[in-house]
Amino acid sequence: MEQNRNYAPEYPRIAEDLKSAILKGVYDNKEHPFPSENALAQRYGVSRSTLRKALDLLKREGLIEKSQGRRVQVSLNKLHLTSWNFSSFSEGLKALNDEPYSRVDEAEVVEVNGETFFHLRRTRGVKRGLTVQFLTLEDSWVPYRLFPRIELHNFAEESLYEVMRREYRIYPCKGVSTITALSADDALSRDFDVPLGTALVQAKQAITDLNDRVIEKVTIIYAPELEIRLVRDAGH
Amino acid sequence: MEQNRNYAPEYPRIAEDLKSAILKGVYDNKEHPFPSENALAQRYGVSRSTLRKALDLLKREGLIEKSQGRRVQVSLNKLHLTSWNFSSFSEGLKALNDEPYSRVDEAEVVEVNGETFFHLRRTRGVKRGLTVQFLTLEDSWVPYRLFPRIELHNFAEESLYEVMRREYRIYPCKGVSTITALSADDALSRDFDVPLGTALVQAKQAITDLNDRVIEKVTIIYAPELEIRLVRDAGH
DNA sequence: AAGTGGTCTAGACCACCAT
DNA sequence: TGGTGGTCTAGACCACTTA
Repeated sequence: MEQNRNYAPEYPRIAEDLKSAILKGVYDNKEHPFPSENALAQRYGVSRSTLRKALDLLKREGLIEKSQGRRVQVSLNKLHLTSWNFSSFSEGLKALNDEPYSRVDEAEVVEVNGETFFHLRRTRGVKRGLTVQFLTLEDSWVPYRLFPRIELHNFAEESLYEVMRREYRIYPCKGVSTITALSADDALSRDFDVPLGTALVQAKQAITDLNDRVIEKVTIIYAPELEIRLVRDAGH
Repeated sequence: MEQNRNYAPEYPRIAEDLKSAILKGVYDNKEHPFPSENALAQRYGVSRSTLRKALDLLKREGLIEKSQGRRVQVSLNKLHLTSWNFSSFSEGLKALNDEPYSRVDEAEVVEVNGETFFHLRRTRGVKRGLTVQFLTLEDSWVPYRLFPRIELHNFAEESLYEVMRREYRIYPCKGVSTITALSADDALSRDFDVPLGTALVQAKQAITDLNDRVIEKVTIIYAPELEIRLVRDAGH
């Protein structure tokens, strides 16, 4: 039997392909159920083992659910945004068929304690018809020496991580986050359209790159509408 | 060729066995390097594929590190602790030199919509001298058909996951969490000793086992003192 | 060059689920 | 009962590391 040796492994490519189909809404668990493992193995011309490795990746991302005897279920039904990832905010929302909207509240180069930062504050949400529903408030501090002239980009349009990767070849890699809760103050209650004192989730993150350099310190406040879903594998 | 069909899968058992060896300090990456996959497959009398599934579990737990061409490295050096894991609450606190304390508020077998659950509610914290500081409130629903007679254990003393592993051979594997915030009501403000209306973090988690069966649905409310730290690596 | 882990195959049986 | 996913095998080639 011929083997397909490009020597990039096949299964991540298959996973990407299936992922994009899932995000496009090709499968609905009813009229268009997710295909069986055997069918997919045949479609992609690989063995069932290899196909299963691809499904494993999707399972870990929470895009599918498997259980013995039953068909694989796609799980995109709920409004879920794994905000715990490095895909851009916009990418996440596209999957939800919403139009992303970013309002830049502040974008300037400032010096703090002798170090220069690019300070970016954005209120982000989705456009629904004529109104905008705000979903997050993001306050980012980016070390300027790693990203000179980054202020020239318009981050109402572009993704921060995308620019970091494309223009500076610096790749977000790891994040340490601290989750706390806070009560909505006046400005937050206005932005998110919730009563004063509403409990909100706040995440402080330090994002590092492949070399463990801190490339962003960011505080994100989430609107109550936005459920934060974390998928994680067995840990320590 | 004979196959070992007990029909419990072999690989979690192998992983447990290797884990205990690693924790005992049998391997040191120098004089006693971790054995090769082929050697281990032979030792346990399984194919290399099966053995690799066992190693995958250890890798996800952070107990070993693999890279192509090199021997498997055991990695017990770092002690990192996130509250987002499957180690028991007690284990986590021991590392912090605090004495864990659990108050069982409810522990009974109940039927909901024709399905039977073991319902466990615990308030958990640490003893500091004479007083107890409560840190979490955990409300767990465990499917009784998977864990018959589980109510006979005293979960003020024992870890839920430890009992699941030891007595039922069911292994917590993945968790999907939804984070929200809520305002402290009367009971919460009393338990956590915070003002009424204080914003608190709440996590709803579905814990699944190796076969993606849901083995616990749990809601955890965290005291403000308890920072939730998440460490994540980029998936890409 | 030898040995390691990474990927892959073609087949098999089992346990579970829906019909 | 048929189909599904879960597990497993015995063998193969590849890419990387180490000696």
